Amino acid sequence: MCGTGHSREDGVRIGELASRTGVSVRSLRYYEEQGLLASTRSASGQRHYTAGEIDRVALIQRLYAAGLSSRTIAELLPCVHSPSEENSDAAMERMAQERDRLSAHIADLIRTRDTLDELMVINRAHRESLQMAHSH
Amino acid sequence: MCGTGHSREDGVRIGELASRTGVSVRSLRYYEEQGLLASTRSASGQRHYTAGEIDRVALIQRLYAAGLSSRTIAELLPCVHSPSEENSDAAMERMAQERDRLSAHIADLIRTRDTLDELMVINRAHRESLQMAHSH
DNA sequence: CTAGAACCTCACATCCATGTCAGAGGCAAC
DNA sequence: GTTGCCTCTGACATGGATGTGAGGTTCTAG
Repeated sequence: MCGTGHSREDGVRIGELASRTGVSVRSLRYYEEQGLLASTRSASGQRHYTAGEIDRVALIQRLYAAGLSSRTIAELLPCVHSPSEENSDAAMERMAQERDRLSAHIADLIRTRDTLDELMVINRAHRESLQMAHSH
Repeated sequence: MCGTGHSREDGVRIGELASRTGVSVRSLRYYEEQGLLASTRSASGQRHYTAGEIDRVALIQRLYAAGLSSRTIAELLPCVHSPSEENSDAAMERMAQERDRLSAHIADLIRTRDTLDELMVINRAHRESLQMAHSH
């Protein structure tokens, strides 16, 4: 009577997760292959995801964008979702390490942006001087 | 009497430039192939670089690190070194565009760093609570 | 002159997240 | 049933900066 068929909390399929997160189906399967993302399988083998996986995918994307490799992300994620002594131990260190690397990278990018700004200022100056010379 | 042989300003060879900039010889040749770097050739075909090229290589590296492609860098560099009306015209726009992209990327990275910080805080909290429970 | 280091070109290899395609099966609607 | 869309696995392709090696020339030190 009310449509979609699965009324219980058995989660969404991969296409749905893809469109919700903006990540391609291909990439979601890849994440699973790399151990970044878990899925429960239906009897016929189709992947099902819970609402929590949406946030997880978002986090994965952010970490990718920050330059972490899938291997590194795989090291950090378990620490995120089940903070026990075991994984915390080494993962915390890597986490701090990646944080520092990221921080350094940000500083570097800011310096590069400043350089670009300077170049643009210089160029504008040249431009104006040319225009002046033109309309002497 | 004073060593190196070439007393005039005929510049350094590629190995020297590589060690001065920390960029591999392979990459320097690649930069030239992409039109990012100029070199004068000796009679026998060996590349010679002037002191200015050192800075240029450094800038190229910075732009690469900022996520620009060699094609984009190639568009910007002429504008940097010879700011005439022609190249300024389109290149300035691209420059502003890349600057904005970079700015957005920086903001994104900062948010990701904050996320990492939060995760570390949470983890530390879990850790301490575990330790407390352990030494009840 | 000669040995070794540096250089040349050309070309193929690597990494890694994604894209893309093929062939097969699952699921809902008509 | 059949049509159409979604999903599955597996495999090959892509792009871009860089590594690496072969085969040959050039430079420099002894």
